[in-house]
Amino acid sequence: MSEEFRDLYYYHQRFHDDDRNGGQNSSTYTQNLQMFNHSSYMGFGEFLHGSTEHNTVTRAFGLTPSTSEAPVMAGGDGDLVGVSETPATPYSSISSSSTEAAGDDDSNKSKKENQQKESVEDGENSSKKEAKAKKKGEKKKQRVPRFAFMTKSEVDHLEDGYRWRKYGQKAVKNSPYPRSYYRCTTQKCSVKKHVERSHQDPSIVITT
DNA sequence: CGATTTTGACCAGCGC
DNA sequence: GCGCTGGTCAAAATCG
Repeated sequence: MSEEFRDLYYYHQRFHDDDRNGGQNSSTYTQNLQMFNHSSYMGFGEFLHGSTEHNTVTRAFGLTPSTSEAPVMAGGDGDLVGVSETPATPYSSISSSSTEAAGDDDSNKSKKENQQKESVEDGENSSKKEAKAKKKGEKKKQRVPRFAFMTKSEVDHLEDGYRWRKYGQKAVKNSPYPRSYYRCTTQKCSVKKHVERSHQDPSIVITT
């Protein structure tokens, strides 16, 4: 597995062959969800849908500028978001939510996330370059919690109710499939997501 | 014509 | 210090 996965905890469910039974899949689906009921599971789209405002999304993702530590969304507080419903999308969804605590586990990649966070925070009013420049002056950055979802789908571009604009694509190490970078285009929504296919199972899309 | 995608280049952080 | 890698930018191309 790529090193990146070390950072994320994939509560990875087995995608059973027929989880895309159309409609009926909710049974298995729901069952699986219950496993995460206390740990914060939700599909990306559902998660987004669960918020009435885009800001909420941002907040939930721990992107609020004021947050000094990265809270895990939903944590054990039990604010799960609509997990009982089937996804608004036809994709067979599912799996996994992952979070990483703020810098406790340190791994080598933290900087990247921080960088990302920085741009998110600054991106609104100032240009990215400024953010970058600023970053230099800053001593330490904090990590942004990330959540990974594994979705079984034929297409990369999942419909989760939000509009995403692709702003980059990169070939990833250890995987024949490229990783795509998307940014939410809805105003006030500064969430970004990375989408890549599992090299082990091309039918699975990993959304981070 | 505006929004989105594509794609190469650039930058910063990390490991060696 | 250098090379590698991930993430982002931005211009051009494409689409609806």
